[in-house]
Amino acid sequence: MPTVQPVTIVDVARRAGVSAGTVSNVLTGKRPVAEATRVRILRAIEELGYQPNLLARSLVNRSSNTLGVVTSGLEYYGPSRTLVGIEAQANELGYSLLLDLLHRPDVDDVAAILDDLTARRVDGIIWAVHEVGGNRHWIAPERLRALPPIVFLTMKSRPGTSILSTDNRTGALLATQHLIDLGRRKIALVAGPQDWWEARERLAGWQAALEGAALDVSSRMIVYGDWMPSSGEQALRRLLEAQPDIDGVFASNDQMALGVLRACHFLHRRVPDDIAVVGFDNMPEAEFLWPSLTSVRQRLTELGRGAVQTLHSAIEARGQGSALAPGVQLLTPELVVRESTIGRND
Amino acid sequence: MPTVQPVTIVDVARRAGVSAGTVSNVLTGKRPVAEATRVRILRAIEELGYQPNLLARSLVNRSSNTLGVVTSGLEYYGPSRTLVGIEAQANELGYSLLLDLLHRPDVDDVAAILDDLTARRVDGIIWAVHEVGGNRHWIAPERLRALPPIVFLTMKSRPGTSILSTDNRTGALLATQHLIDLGRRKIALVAGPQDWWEARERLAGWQAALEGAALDVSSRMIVYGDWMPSSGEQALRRLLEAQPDIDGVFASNDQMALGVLRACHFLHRRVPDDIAVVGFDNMPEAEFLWPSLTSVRQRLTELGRGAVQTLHSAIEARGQGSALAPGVQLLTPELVVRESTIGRND
DNA sequence: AATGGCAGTTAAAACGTTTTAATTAATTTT
DNA sequence: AAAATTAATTAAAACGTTTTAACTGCCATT
Repeated sequence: MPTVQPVTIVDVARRAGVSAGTVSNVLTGKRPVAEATRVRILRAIEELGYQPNLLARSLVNRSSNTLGVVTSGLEYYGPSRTLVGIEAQANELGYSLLLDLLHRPDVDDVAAILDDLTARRVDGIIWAVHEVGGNRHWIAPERLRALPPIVFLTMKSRPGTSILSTDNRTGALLATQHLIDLGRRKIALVAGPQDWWEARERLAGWQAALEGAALDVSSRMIVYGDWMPSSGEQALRRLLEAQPDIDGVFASNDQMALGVLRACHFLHRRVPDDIAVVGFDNMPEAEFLWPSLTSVRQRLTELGRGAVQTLHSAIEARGQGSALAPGVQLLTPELVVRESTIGRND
Repeated sequence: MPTVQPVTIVDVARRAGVSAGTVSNVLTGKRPVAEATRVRILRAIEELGYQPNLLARSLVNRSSNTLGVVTSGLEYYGPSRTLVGIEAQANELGYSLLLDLLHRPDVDDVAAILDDLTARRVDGIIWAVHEVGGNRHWIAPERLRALPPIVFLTMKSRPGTSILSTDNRTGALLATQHLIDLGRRKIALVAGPQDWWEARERLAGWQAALEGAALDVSSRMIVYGDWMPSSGEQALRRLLEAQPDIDGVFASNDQMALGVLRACHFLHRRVPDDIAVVGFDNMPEAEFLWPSLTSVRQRLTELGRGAVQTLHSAIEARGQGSALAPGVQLLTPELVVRESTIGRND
């Protein structure tokens, strides 16, 4: 059952009474071809149902029009949303996407993945793996220069690399300042794991805002969670035991904020009357909790799009023998105010 | 700046004092090669930092070891979780993944995507696009037979195709039966859009359970939502206006259940004392709402893995000239019982 | 002592494109 | 009318692999 379809460019050429090169010319449009023969060729293509073999084309072009995307945590909102942006932009620029997932970022074999990607001759790589833990496998610098252009998402700055990220510090500062502006004076932080760069940045933003208002930033006001809701719930219980008069909480992500709200419910603290709560990420559910959750919105799809754009420029640049100046691009997030800080407004 | 790495198999061959064919033999392991020369070749590979060009290999093998994945709604939990399963299984079987996203499933050009996938000579395709709307572009049957093997996820049965799906009907039946077992007698349904196959199946499951207990399944007990939380909230308000004595609700997904819980909160109906609520999907947040949400868990990663396994079998079968019998595989979901039906248990 | 088989190797032919350099035909310039 | 230019086309050489078929030696059969 040869469902395979062996119709090749020379089949088309033969039927159109022309050479393969000419067919290629109308396909790529790189060289002029007489109108009469062009229509003859197009008809032949149509009649035979010819489809070019991109593998062969890539082989001679030394370029596959493909980007490799390495990411992790796709089951969470942030990474998957970013991937959507990456895909959309890649599509618009004519790239296909080769997807690799790190299921356990601290353990998985990065080298093997990079090998496969280069073996498949991707034109560029987007590295969207969260920095987690200290013993995580990193791309060795000497390896880096043997790779195609690469852009890093949400990652600590490294010399010689291109990086895109949300400005986590400013986001946290916006959130905390909002609480201060509402008159809150004892504002606790539910922090993320400090081996994540994002977590450290958000802590720094919280701290900066409070220091600007001369409020308490001592370690009594901080509890560390693990990004998960349950840790947020526990965090608030611990905080309230030690500091019963806390009137504001900034949780470093929405999941932990969820836990905070849950704890408030069972501890009979009214939100926002007794305690105002702000999260970070603006996940889709934030709007529909009770009370709905004030949160910091990252422009995730723009982040993904920006990564592809930067990568595209780098690819073009290298194609012309030059290199693109590496650097850090920060996207400023915005605060979305809801019931958890200003109460019901209906 | 020629960062390109032109080291090819014949470079290796030359350095090892051997022909290209022999190098290929040690690479593929398909034919025996003397131990002495093997080590010589391996050393040459090492020293030159040779990396095989998979494009060239694919060209001659007529197989790219790549699967195309077409999906949509990646920003939601279900599709992204499924993708994780797909990727994991694909990886284990040695496939890479070419990812295509439909951003607007009812509008996007399916033909162009299929063209690109076949042009790139993928070995198989996983079609994980939700069936939505009637005027959505569908893969034309005559096109289907010119494509590589293809597996459909979460889609209505079609003759001659392989399909994997959660058994939505049974899941809905489990959920509703649970409410009945708890003694609830007026059990409403917040249904999904009826142009989705999943939505119709879940309605059928609800109906079957209630009919088994001789309870009211009239249209008064049904409100149709759009999967979003706000529609769930509105739905409950409408239901309670007409039927104030409703004591149980099955929402066709967790998002709408979220809206139902929110409405209950603001309408001062206690959950589960006054109204017991069950959702569908078991999204990560379900566990941490207040009350936590009883829900139906789909085995999403297994769904993804199963799709790849089925596809792999089909590819192997076609490689041997035979075809795999198409069919439908249903994965039975399970009920996760939480506070929204049985109350707080601490 | 011839035959056969086997293990290892290789030269050359694919795979399906694009590109280069050459060739032809048509058109313009002198 | 010859020469020079331009426009289309083509044959052949890439691109980097695998595979086929042929060719060695060498050893074991008879």
